[in-house]
Amino acid sequence: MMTLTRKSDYALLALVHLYREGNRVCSAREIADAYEVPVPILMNILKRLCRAGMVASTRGARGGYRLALEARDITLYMVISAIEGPVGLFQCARRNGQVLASNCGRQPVCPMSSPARRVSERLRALLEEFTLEQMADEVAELRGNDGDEPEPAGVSRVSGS
Amino acid sequence: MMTLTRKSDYALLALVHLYREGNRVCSAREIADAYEVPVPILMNILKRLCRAGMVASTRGARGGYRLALEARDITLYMVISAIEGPVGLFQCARRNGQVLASNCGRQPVCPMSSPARRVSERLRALLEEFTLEQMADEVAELRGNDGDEPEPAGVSRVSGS
DNA sequence: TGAATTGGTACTCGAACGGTGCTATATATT
DNA sequence: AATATATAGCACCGTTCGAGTACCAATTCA
Repeated sequence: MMTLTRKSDYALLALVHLYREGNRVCSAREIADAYEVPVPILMNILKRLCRAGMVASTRGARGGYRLALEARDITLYMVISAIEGPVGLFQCARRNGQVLASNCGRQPVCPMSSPARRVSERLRALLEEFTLEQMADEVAELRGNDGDEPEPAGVSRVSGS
Repeated sequence: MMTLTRKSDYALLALVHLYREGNRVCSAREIADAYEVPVPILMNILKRLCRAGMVASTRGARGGYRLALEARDITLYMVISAIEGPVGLFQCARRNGQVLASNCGRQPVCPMSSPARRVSERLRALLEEFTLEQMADEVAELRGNDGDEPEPAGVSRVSGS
């Protein structure tokens, strides 16, 4: 199954939660409880999101996290990169840290490296299209606007299909 | 690192190889040698591609594989599905076989399931855009342009297609 | 018959994911 | 100042899964 790790799911849940709470500082425990995710795990994830600059932390009693960026500036690409590491579907396309594949040994040029790079770029562009704002609002819409969230103005979402 | 398994790389190399050889039947050994991939591994991969209907096999001495479909009908999506299993970035979006995530416990609606499905659909569409023909030809083109490796003039993958 | 080649499955090894625990640090409350 | 709360960072462990190996059956060519 081609899938991300569960941590990305958790990260997005946390971000959606923070978004809905506006500027309120939410503790890891609170967020974990809301989705029944093990607390220490969500802690780890929030730490990563913090290091990546997407959320800001407040230490000490009554501390916690809040978004450090506008929800419309937090893209799926940022989240996945922060949690899963560099995005690049093919190992052929690996440039950083890893060798450019030991296969293609007898080939003058790796027949996949170029297409692989193109696919990766398209994927990146796709993931950058999705913003936290957009994703969170889409669900709010489905829920029928039971309205405990800030409901930011000017949402005109670009619905693809 | 968000990446596919190496088997997808191998599968694509094999398919590109078969495409370039037109209708010739190529043994797993031959293909494996061309890219210095361990033979038994490529065997496994070709078996899967065969089961998925992308290549046709001929058993016995001088047997091997050839494409079973037109190169323009073999999409990246098909290859990845056959090798990696169902495509779907988020575990939230899992429908088949797996539970729809045990998180979101206290939420009326999983805040990610709907966006997750949308992302998966866009990803699928993206992967379906890329065909074997397109990817293989792109490389052939590059090999001609960057003059690094003088192209053997008639590489234009044998008629057949 | 014998060699070559695919079909299928079962297995081992190592790395990564999922999850836990501990200690240090910072802040609000008392 | 003392205490409770909460993040920061790291080290650790068990299970799963990917990567690769091995084996045997079935099929075809010479």
